[in-house]
Amino acid sequence: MNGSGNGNGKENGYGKRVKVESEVARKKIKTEGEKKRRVKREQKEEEEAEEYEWWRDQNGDKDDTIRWTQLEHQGVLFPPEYVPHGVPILYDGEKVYLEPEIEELVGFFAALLETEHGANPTFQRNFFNELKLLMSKSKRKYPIKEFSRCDFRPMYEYFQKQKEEKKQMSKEEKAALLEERKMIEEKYGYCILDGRREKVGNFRIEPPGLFRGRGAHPKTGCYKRRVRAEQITINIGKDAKIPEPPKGSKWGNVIHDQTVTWLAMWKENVNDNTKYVFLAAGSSLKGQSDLKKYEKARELKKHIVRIRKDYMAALTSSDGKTRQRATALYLIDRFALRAGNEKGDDQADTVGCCSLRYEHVTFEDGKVVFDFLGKDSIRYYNKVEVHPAVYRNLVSFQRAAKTPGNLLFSLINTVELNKHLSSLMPGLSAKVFRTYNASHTFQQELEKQDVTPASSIHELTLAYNRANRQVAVLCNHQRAVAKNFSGQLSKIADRLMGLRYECRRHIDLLKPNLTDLSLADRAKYDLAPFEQACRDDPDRPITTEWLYSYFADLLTKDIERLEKKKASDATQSNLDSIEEKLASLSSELSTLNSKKEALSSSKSSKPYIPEMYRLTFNSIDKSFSTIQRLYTRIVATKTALVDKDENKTTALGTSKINYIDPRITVSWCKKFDIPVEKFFPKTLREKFKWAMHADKNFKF
DNA sequence: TGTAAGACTTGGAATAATCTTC
DNA sequence: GAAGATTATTCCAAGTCTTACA
Repeated sequence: MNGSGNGNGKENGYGKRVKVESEVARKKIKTEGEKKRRVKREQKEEEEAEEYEWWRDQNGDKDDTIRWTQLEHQGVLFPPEYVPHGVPILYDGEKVYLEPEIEELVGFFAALLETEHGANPTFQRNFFNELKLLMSKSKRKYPIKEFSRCDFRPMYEYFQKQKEEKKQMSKEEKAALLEERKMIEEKYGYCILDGRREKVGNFRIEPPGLFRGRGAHPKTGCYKRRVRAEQITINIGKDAKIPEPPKGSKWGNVIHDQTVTWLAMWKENVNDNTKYVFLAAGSSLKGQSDLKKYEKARELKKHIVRIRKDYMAALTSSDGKTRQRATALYLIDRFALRAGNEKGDDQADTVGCCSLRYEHVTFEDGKVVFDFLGKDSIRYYNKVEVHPAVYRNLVSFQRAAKTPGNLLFSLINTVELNKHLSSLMPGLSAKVFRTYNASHTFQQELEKQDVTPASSIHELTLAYNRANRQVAVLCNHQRAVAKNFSGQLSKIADRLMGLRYECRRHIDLLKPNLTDLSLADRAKYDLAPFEQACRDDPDRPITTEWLYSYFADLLTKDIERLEKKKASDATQSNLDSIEEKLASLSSELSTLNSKKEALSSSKSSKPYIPEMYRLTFNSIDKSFSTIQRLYTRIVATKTALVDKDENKTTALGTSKINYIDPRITVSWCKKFDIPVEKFFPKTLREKFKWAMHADKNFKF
């Protein structure tokens, strides 16, 4: 099952590269040991799961409109009924108690008080309209008239308290909850599909709440109502036992449609969208379409030269429609834009290629600037150089559009575009370009990376993530910057400075002891790479001031540790020695602080180093191995820092899950003797089971 | 030929689980 | 062993694209 080449004989879950060193590494060994056990456990689970290797008997001419012949499942799981809490809200400062149905709705809003939704005027307005509607239907008279006079804080605080209590739950309570979850998953989480047990994805019916539309969605904040069995259609095998609906209710419909893959379906009330219960990503049905998707993208590889030639030629066609289509294709292919279907007024105003409007394109310094909101209202901003014919076309399309609000590609739409594409290659549509370009780019970028099978695991990971990042940038996969990101970054940078300083100190200590060695012996202790590694970062040089805070920090932490020890496990016999140590640490701290204060007045060059942190030379070997160990940590911290910074606003997951052919990753891992677990967590290994057998020479 | 419905993939955020650091 | 950070997973919104129907 595991195709990564890290057989059981290897030292640990990450192959043979992790150097195990004494003392400092001891803790690491413990956690790595745990990790190793976990990975092994997972691998065992994966191996044990009875495997139907559908990818082994794929035959192309099978009738693929029938998706299953046998389907048995347990239906869906409903969220628990509402339990009123009786906490009021304030209106003009006066308590207002609400009847359960209204309290539930108000609770949905109160819970979001401190979020962006809660602060969004559209969200507030839609919610309040729903509330007024509900109140108007009630027999009770409520004084509530204006949103601005409501205070939802008592309810909000009640929820916060509940959250806190949940956190404080005892181990036993948590375990019981987990047990219950497992039992539910055991019941609803699996189905029988053509004689095999397969995992179901979202068997839980979505609970009621306020619709959380993204971006400027006009319906955000509307009441998403509780779904009842009567609204649900169950799709199940003819011979299968129909699952029991909740007591006193019945399913809206039960059908036996073998041409679709969903198990249950209902209509959601806010946007009138259909919601489905599908199988999990790791199921054979999903796996088959995944494989098909990537094979289609690989098929495009064979046609891409011809297709590009075709649309490049069409850029200068005398027919306006042809010119628009060619230009749109150029953008979809070059910049991985989405097709851009038309959207209604009751949705957020977002666009893709075909729905680009006058205002989304500008021209600067001979370049084209795209600036629009794409899927999920994520901004797409790109200033790019394009082929002169494309530039001319875009200028003329914009001129024809005349004013903002009008379509740039006024003569074409996605249906037509895709029709044209499928005439160039069967099954080709606009989204295939995204898959093709993502996978192709990834493979190319991976090849460009400066790594060899001898590179460290850190370097290989960084290389992989860099290639992944190129794809994520191409596809414009963004994420919000984590809160306190800069704080986290400077924390790592600070740690790096400390490591560099310690490494340099040890080098300075060792160096004089090497002078008496023979030339050959001295070569054994080459310090050059380490000296290079601990050179200062020009942006953050090690100053005397920094050194004082560095040592003060060490002292403070040591003091805290000792205080804790004293409070928790001091016995009569060690109490004295703890007190003694504490006293000397505290006195060093005050010395240090006074030296630091004096720093500005006296320009003393040599910083004061507290007694306990001064180094003493022991032996060449010991000293050298300490330096090696510090060096390893410096390199690891440095790469982590670069990786983190580069990942600030880019989300790598989406492209990994949806666009990059997993066989590229598998084959790369095999080539570099690195476990695939490093890049695919459990669920992805499950999803990409079909790709795990890829050979190390696989080419997309 | 246009429009709507339906089925499926793609996507970021929220939440849960795990790891790291102190 | 607790807190905070990181990573994995779940949730459900928002796309794409095909088909049905008028």
